[in-house]
Amino acid sequence: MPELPEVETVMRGIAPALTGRRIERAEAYRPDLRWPLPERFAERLTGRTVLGLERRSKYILAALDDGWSWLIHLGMTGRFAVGPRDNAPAEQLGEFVHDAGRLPAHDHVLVETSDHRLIYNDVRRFGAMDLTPTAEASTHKLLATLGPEPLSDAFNPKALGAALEHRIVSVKAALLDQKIVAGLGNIYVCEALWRSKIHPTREAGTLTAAELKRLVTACKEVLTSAIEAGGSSLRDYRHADGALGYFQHSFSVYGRESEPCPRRGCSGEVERLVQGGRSSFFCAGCQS
DNA sequence: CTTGGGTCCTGTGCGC
DNA sequence: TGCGCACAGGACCCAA
Repeated sequence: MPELPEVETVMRGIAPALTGRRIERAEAYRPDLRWPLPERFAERLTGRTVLGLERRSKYILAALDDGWSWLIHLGMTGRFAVGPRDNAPAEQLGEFVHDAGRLPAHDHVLVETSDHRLIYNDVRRFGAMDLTPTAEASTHKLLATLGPEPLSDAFNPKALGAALEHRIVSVKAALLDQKIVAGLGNIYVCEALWRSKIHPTREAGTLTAAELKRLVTACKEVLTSAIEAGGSSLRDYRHADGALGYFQHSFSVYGRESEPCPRRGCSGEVERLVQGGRSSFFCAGCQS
């Protein structure tokens, strides 16, 4: 669900409503998401101007004008509804029209600027928010151990090879490890492995130089392609409900168990296996 | 240090 | 019709 491309898309979607704007009102409807929100969270957002937004791995950082940054993680189901600000109460906005007076299910945080209203909604509440000094954001507990950004030059075959050297975990598990590369989740790992023709159960330390090169390229390609798809989906992101959704993106193998392998010239079939409690989708015909 | 398993959370979809 | 359960999965925590 929200992996790096989706987080990038959400960030681009909320940026126009936040960048350079003053937060005139903020509310937290519960004291915690996955973890407790910081003390006086809503009060500390109120009155702040957002200097800019950036993404690190699957996290969004909104730099505020008081030297602090608002850290956001979407977890599994976190999303923002963005709409124009008006005089209607928050609970009457867009899709959140609902029965008299009751707070819409799973709406947890509200932020209003001079002309926009954002509502953070998170059904499974695996998301997180925190406040961290901007200058030391990279040392925040959630960010400190992250590996390189997959779309940066720091993520390259040589560096990946060094990180995987002698590792006996599967390459699937290794790519999900955010310390090795930061931002991939189950879906894009499956896609990148298929694209690079590497079997998900391969021991990470056994990848050849050629495979490492293919894998790095494949990771960058699947992420870039998904970000582009997300960007095009942003154009009409404010349909009926203003929800910044996770665009419908078609995958080559993810969720396609028993379907023919889409690789040209491959007559294999997509299979599913469970690794570490997570489904891996792959084609035994062309991935080794 | 590495690795694997458990946990959180709630909605959906399936079999019986 | 309704119940129980597997599943989705990011990232922490802990045990071996």
